Amino acid sequence: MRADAQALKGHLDVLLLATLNDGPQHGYAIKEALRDGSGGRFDLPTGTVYPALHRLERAGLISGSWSVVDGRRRRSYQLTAEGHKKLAGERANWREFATAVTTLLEPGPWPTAT
Amino acid sequence: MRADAQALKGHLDVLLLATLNDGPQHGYAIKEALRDGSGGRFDLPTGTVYPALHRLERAGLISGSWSVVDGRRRRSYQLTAEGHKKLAGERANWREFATAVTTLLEPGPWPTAT
DNA sequence: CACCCATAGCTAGGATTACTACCTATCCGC
DNA sequence: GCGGATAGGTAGTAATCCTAGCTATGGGTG
Repeated sequence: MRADAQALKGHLDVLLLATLNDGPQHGYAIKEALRDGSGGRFDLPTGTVYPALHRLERAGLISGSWSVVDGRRRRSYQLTAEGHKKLAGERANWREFATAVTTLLEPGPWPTAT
Repeated sequence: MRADAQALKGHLDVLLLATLNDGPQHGYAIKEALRDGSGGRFDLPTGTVYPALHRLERAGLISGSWSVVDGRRRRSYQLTAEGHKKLAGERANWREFATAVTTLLEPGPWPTAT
């Protein structure tokens, strides 16, 4: 398992939604967008991406449609209205979460001096 | 379950280590430090904190010792040398992770306006 | 033609981990 | 005596990411 395998937990959905915010994409393209957009850090296996997309679709946050390109079938997804709302909320949520963690990670105020 | 129940996954350990970096603490005090230091955001149940501390102790990152204060037994933990190293690595890891996520969450370069 | 790789999609099961719910015990205030 | 805060703990559940495997097409190579 990757070193930060658990690190993504709970944050993958917002990354997928954010990627789709740049326009409709199919799963494989989303996977590549995350890899390239993160400098290779989020090179997710398909077994992570596809189930997550299904989860988002079941939740009504994205909607998918089949098409065929070069003889290969594709499922393209786009954000629903609910997905847009969710993305906005999750973005704010991430900011707060990241701020809280970063603050706690700062070396504490040592009670030595003074 | 809390809204961001999964958000902490993989990040709790570094928070515990960082709290102990400010000096030895017992579990209950750590729990309060995280709550207060996060503006109430990380108000973790004891069923989250204690098992996590046991995990870190098993991993050799912290070491605990029993004491009795006011008739109540306490288990105080402090970072081991390995724990210090782990904390440094995890802090760097968090910075990279947070940067990657934040970058991906930034509104994409819209091809509309200029 | 046979074969492999990249593209594109999918699933079952395992592993990890935070949470819920519950328990024990002491001290203090009412 | 009783409840609440302090202090510690466990068992079992839920969520979700990963591993490993599968199907299928098109293009390139031997």
